[in-house]
Amino acid sequence: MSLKFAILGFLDMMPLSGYDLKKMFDATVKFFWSATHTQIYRTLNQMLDEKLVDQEIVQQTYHPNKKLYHITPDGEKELLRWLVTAVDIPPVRHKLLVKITLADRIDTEKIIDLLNDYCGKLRERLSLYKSKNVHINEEYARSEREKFLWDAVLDNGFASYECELKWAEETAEGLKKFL
Amino acid sequence: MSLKFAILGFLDMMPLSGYDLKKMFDATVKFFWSATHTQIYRTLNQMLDEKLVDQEIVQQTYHPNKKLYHITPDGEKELLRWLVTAVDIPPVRHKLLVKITLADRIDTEKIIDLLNDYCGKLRERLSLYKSKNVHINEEYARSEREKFLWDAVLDNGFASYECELKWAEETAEGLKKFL
DNA sequence: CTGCCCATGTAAATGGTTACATGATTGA
DNA sequence: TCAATCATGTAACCATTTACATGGGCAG
Repeated sequence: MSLKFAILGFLDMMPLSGYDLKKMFDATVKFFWSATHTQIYRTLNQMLDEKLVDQEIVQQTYHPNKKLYHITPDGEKELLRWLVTAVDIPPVRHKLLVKITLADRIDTEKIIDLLNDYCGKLRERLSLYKSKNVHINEEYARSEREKFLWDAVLDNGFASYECELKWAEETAEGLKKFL
Repeated sequence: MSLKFAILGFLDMMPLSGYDLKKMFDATVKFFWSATHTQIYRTLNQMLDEKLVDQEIVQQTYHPNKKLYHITPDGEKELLRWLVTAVDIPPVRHKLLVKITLADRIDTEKIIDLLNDYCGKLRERLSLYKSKNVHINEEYARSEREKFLWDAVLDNGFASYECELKWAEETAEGLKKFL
């Protein structure tokens, strides 16, 4: 379970509550590793049992109390071990490619619609990428190297969405000869 | 559940057993929609209940009997409806990007190792793509349009792995200044 | 006064992987 | 004789999503 390690990674930067972690996920790794609050709370409880984190209850007057989680020495050890182990090519669940593979029964026009709609979603995602994040990296990165790494992660998203967009545009264009 | 519709799509081409379906998945959509035999058999039983498929038992002498599944008119209707509905950008679970986001605690050298190993896996996948499939499309496609679609699906895999490889190579190279 | 932010959780369902289980045929 | 192919399935587990549930503070 990688969620456990992603949580450890964030807690390694600073103590956070489940709620904070959810916001962290959404602000950083959402597009390549999403998590719901349900998952986060449950995983934190497991991690407590495994002594990878400690819990500190913070009393608040004008807001509900929060549970701040701290990484333990055991947690740090696990995190460092996980970080250096090699990874496989990420699995994808690409519905559109499945549909195209099986599209013999539908009209060319409909396939083009599918592709055009997909292009629209990709353009939206790309502009979201452009508007956000770039400055955040400069502000929060704790070193030049960290800034380089965070930029690299952004670049990856950017490049892959652009690659996907180019493919979808070309495929829609090419399909026109079958109209 | 898309697995259901992927199965319907294949059964729409010809009647197949669970075993045949598994082979179909592996030969075609494996890299962007994998399925285990467990999943396939389970889903087929659900689909029988929903009357999307019919079962025909085929007696065999030198091999175990097989259960051939046929798509029903209801199944066809469902398939056609599913095929034309728009899709979202596919979700990814990209461990490497998570690690890089959290990599502040590990050596630059180790990060480069991670990236180089990843490059190796991508090159392997790419050469697998080059060696296979290209001829299969020509042989089995039932029309020029279908061949075009299947080629497009191949192109997508190709382009995205190449994009990913380029990114990983450049990132590894760029990291050298922090050694 | 409406709706979002804070902050936590449970329950149920669905989706997916891994391991266990059987047993004949065929080719190296 | 060893491994692969053919062909089916169950059981247990892990991962993920969706819905249900609560309740005060604060801004427009």
